[in-house]
Amino acid sequence: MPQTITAQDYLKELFQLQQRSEEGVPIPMGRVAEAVGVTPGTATTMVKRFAGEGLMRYTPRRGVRLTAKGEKIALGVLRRHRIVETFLVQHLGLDWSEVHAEAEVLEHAVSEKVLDRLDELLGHPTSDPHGSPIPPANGKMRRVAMRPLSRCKAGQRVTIGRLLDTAPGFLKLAETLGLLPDTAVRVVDVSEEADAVTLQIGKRKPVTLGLTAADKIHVYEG
Amino acid sequence: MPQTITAQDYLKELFQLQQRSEEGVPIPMGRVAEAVGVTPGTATTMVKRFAGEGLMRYTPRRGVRLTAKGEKIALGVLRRHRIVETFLVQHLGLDWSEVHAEAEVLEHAVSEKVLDRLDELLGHPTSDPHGSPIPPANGKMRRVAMRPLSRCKAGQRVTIGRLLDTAPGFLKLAETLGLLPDTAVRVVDVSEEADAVTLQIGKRKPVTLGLTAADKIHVYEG
DNA sequence: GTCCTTATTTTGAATATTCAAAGAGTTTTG
DNA sequence: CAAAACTCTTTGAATATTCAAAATAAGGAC
Repeated sequence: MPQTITAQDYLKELFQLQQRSEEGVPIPMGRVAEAVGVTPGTATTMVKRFAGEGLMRYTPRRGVRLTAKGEKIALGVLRRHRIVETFLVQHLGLDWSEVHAEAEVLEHAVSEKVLDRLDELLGHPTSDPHGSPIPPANGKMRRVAMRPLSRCKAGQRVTIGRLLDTAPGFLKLAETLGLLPDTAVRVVDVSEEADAVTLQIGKRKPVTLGLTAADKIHVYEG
Repeated sequence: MPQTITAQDYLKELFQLQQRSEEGVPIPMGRVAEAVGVTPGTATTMVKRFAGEGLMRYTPRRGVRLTAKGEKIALGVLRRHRIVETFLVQHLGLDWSEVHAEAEVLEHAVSEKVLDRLDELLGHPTSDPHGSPIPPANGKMRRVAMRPLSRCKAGQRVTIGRLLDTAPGFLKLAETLGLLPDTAVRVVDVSEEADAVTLQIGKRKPVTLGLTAADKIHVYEG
């Protein structure tokens, strides 16, 4: 089990892609490639290798899923990443918007022992500065339940997971508004009567969507 | 200038080898290979490459020296390494005898920004837990006049400055004997014939070390 | 000076990872 | 359903780094 950095990256990204897709549906290689930041050809090669090592289950032209073994390792990597992020913000005073890149590198350099000390120093946090849950030392992480924006309450801070419509018009609109997966949004208002949801991304001007559209945007806590 | 991790390791090790050899004398490839932990053939290949990049000056069958440029980079790496070590001991409470290995990995993962914050958090330390000087952010490092215990004379009173071995076993021993940096010791006897040095710390029972071990403990007057 | 020992260099091959570009398979569209 | 548009896979090649083993050079012994 040569736990290379590359393998950890693939596992981590794949895990996160799985989190926001239907249970059991394979992730297409294009998505994996994009998430990891390589060309599709590279992703195919690597995924086949990892499948051979029992970390993933790969079906040509359909996609890939993590095995239980792969998932376990992925959780460990995510734990490292998020604990490091939390430390960088809370103890070194870095800006929460910039710690991701730092953690991306550090997560592969922190030993188990150092990680434990950091965890302790931070008081065993359960979520990182972005609100994402920190997987416990050993064991599964709670499955993040996603729900449509239309069922959120005013004031909640959520992250966009999926866009459940493939119509170009809709996707263009979402892009224009900045409503892309992985974007953190704050629900300003949800009103049945007005048939509308108002959101705010960062410090931008709030945007308003109809409930029908909001139904097709799924979000998760964090 | 692809500043790879490997290059940094070669630079750092070579710098340290130079520190304990005559001024200007090239370091033979065998020493470099051993320090970096590769076979001699590998060291030759790599050193030639780095020489081509202007980081080292290489003379076949004689050895290698850092150029000014290589030295500057080496100092930066050393600075990272030692600040990380200091942090691990002072803030995470790791044992000083085991932080070397951790820092060996982390030194390559810490960004300039994180390094600065750590330095600040630690109050700009000037030496690490092993007594080795931490190079300042930019500029040369002071050349501390120290000599190995093996070259002291009986009767001298000196202070332990640095421990020049990174093996946890050696460091543990030093700790057990009370031979930590900043400790004042009296040299009771130095004998080439017996291959031994005898020391006394305060009013404790004298301890005796072999010359090889005494070579790795550097002291200064006072 | 020739021989032996030891240090160094060269050579050839392997690892892990990557990309670009060509080829094959699906899906969408009219 | 045929053509067009995508997506995915394959192929060939490149990168950086490494080792093992063979070849070579230097320094001493006698």
